[in-house]
Amino acid sequence: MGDYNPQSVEAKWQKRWEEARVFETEADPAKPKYYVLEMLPYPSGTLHMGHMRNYTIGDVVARVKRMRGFNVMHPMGWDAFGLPAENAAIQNNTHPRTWTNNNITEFQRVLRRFGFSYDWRREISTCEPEYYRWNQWFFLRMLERGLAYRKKSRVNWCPKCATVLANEQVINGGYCWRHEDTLVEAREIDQWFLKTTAYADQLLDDLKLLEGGWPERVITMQRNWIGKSQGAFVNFEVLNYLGASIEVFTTRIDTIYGATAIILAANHPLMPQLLAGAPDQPQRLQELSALKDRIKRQSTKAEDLATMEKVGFYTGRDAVNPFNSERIPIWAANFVLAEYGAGAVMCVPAHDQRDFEFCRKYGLPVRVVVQPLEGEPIDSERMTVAFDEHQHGKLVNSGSYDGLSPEVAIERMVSFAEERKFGKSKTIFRLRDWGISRQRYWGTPIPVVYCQEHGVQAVADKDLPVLLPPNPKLTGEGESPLAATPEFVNTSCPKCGGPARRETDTMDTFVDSSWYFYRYCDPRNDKAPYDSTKVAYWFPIDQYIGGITHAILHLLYSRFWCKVMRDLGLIQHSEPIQRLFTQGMVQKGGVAMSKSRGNVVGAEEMAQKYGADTGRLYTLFAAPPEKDLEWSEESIEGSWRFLNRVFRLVERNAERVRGVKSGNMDGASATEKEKKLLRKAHQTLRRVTQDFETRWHFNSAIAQVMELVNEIQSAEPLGEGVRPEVRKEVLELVTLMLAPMTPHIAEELWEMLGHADGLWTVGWPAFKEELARDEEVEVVVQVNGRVRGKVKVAVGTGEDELVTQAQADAGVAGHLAGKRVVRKIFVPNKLLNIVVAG
RNA sequence: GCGGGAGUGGCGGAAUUGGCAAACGCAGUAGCCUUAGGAGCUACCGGUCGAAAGACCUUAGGGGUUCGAGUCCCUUCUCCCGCACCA
Repeated sequence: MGDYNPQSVEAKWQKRWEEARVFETEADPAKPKYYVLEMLPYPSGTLHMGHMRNYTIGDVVARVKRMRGFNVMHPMGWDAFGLPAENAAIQNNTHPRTWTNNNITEFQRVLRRFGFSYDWRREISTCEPEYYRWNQWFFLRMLERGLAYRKKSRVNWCPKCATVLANEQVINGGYCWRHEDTLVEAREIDQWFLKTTAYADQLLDDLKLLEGGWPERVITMQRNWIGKSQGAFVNFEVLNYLGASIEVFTTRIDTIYGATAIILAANHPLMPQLLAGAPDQPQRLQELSALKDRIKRQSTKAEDLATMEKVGFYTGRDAVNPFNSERIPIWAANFVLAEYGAGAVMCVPAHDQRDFEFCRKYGLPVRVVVQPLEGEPIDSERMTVAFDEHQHGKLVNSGSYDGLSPEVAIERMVSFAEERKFGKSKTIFRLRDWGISRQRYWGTPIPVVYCQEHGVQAVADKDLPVLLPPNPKLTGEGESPLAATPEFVNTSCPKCGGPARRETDTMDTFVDSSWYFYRYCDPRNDKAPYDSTKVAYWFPIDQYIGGITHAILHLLYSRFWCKVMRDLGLIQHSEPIQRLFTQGMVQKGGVAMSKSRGNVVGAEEMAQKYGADTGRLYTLFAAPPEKDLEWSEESIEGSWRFLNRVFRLVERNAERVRGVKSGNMDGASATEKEKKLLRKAHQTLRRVTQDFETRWHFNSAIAQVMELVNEIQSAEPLGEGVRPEVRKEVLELVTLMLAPMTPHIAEELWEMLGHADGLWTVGWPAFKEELARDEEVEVVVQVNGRVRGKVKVAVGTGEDELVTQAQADAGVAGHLAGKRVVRKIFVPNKLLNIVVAG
């Protein structure tokens, strides 16, 4: 008798599952569905235990739901486009497809080795034309609806490579990754955008639908990213400059009487004109270029923005406050962002921390215009948002608005501004449109052509997919790789048949992952991205599991895509993902596993050494799933030992138990030992069921099972006082509870216990109510908060009866003798506290 | 700065609704078994005092509510994550 052999056990059962097609599913309206999904991996490098943790959690959920009778869809696929493939291809002089497909083959092999319950028939790979043609199809639908458009936009440009760099290729705060001494430049080129801002309101409002199902912090991150601000644009006329005015955006128009300056971003479009006629022009131009320079440098190191000094200069121009006709100076400063709002603000130092700092530094006046309703009035010497202005404030120094609350003032001032046509109410968002153009080869070609006659022309649906040319010249230098492939570029105009050039940019890979989970429902469809009836059955995704790193972009784009598809009439729902779970990272040495750090624990070597089940068990046991997990080679031994212990336990008992039928214990004839064991088993089952269903505390579920196994072992030799059918029931329960977590060894144990049919044919066991709870419990009796003894009471015993019993107990009675009972607190199953006088 | 989360033994972590803190495991100590063990088994394993029984202390610090607080409230500190001069 010795260790079990995980390699052979695991291979054996994986083969059986495959032969029996256990994990293949079809839409079946007669059965309740459950769609559980883990974020699809980018197939690069090796699968490490971080991946495995993600998939193990998903697999446990899938297996539990299956045992519970759900029709479970649990698919897997590959996020196969991306820059690393292109880099690897250049480096190894191979094709990105070769590199990618090799990795996929490797990933498949390792995933299969872990026995994850995927329906492999549904596997997709986003780099296949069968998939990416639908990216193109969706793009064309968006183009038709004005949701895709082209505009000039900034890219990172390395002058040495003469190529566009992705953000991750810009290192050390602004240098090229291949030329570490070369500063990356900004260039403006035409790029394609998807109009995510058209859905800004819905993306924000529908977050409500996700409450309860998504982690609070992910919802918050999304909300902040969308960044809705309710405010107003207000025009300030520029003095001595007929016709020109400066537009500012403010959420606090009620403080406009406190504005003591207008501040523009350095590259505000009106800046050159303003300076043109201003006094001391040469000096101001110098100041402007110094400021721009500074901004350029500061944007590279974003960490210490908080402490960054506010710098600016007076433009020499003044503006007029449209409310009180006051003349105020126009400044430029580094803390006003050109891209947000109007690129200009009114500076209200008394009621804004930034404005306050700025004005103190440059000696601009501070005027308080909102005072607390009660208590000490505030003064211009200290910054002032010390009270809740909206709740407890009233306006002062604000002409006819004096005495109003900020809310009312905002309302009236906006109306006034609109009436006089110098301002308007406006809601703005921080969210930007999604730039999808990438100057890369290994991505989805954007399906448009440029005709000399007819300009931008969409490729016709019938001509999809626009295929990537099979043999690109990849150098990592020069223009986009597709531009260097004439047979790809040169084409004809769909409208006139004349010469035309294809778009040579490819799509951001986030496009691929924005809708892939729909494709799983109908992965081989060549008429449409998917059949809507199939999607209607499976969607929404009941449980999505992945890393927090994708909390913003991937999920936001997916939500956007869903709404677009809904508006195209393909689906009915507005949110694709009902529940989201973000698991913690697997770390080693306190940092995430990564190739560059050299701390990767490969899944493969893990499976070699201990087997997949041990790896699965350990990742579930070592920490609750939402927390980061520090990998420990020492600790994993414990999981290995435990599985061996269970194996030997069943092995020892298999012979006796095989022929008998479990679970028919006659309560009356059960021995004490049997009762104790059964009770423990069913109590464990009750708690484990709860842990699986509601709390996902797999670590404590495992601890419970370990405790049960310890108890069974300490009751050994089981031969004495425990009949085979009782023994069998207990061992079966252990096996069933382990089944979702360590499925291979569980199948093996199940077979050893005499079951010919696979464990997959068995449902989740129901605990026996009468056994799962204690019929008699020990209650601790306290007198005046001090433990005075213990009494056994039947469940359901009332308070008074209990005191009688307690008094009957010699120890307790002694403490109660002759004293008046002031108060009794009875905590069922736990404790009785008696408070006595004196 | 704003938002979110967390602080429990040497370590990972348990502790339904407030009810015997430290379950389960790792590491460690002692012993048994073994030709051997990196296998298995038994016992111990938060701190102080004690030979022991036991007593007292202990969930980042301080205060509060309660018969009773790791858990609830106030407060201070520390750490992690996200956003970051968003007007």
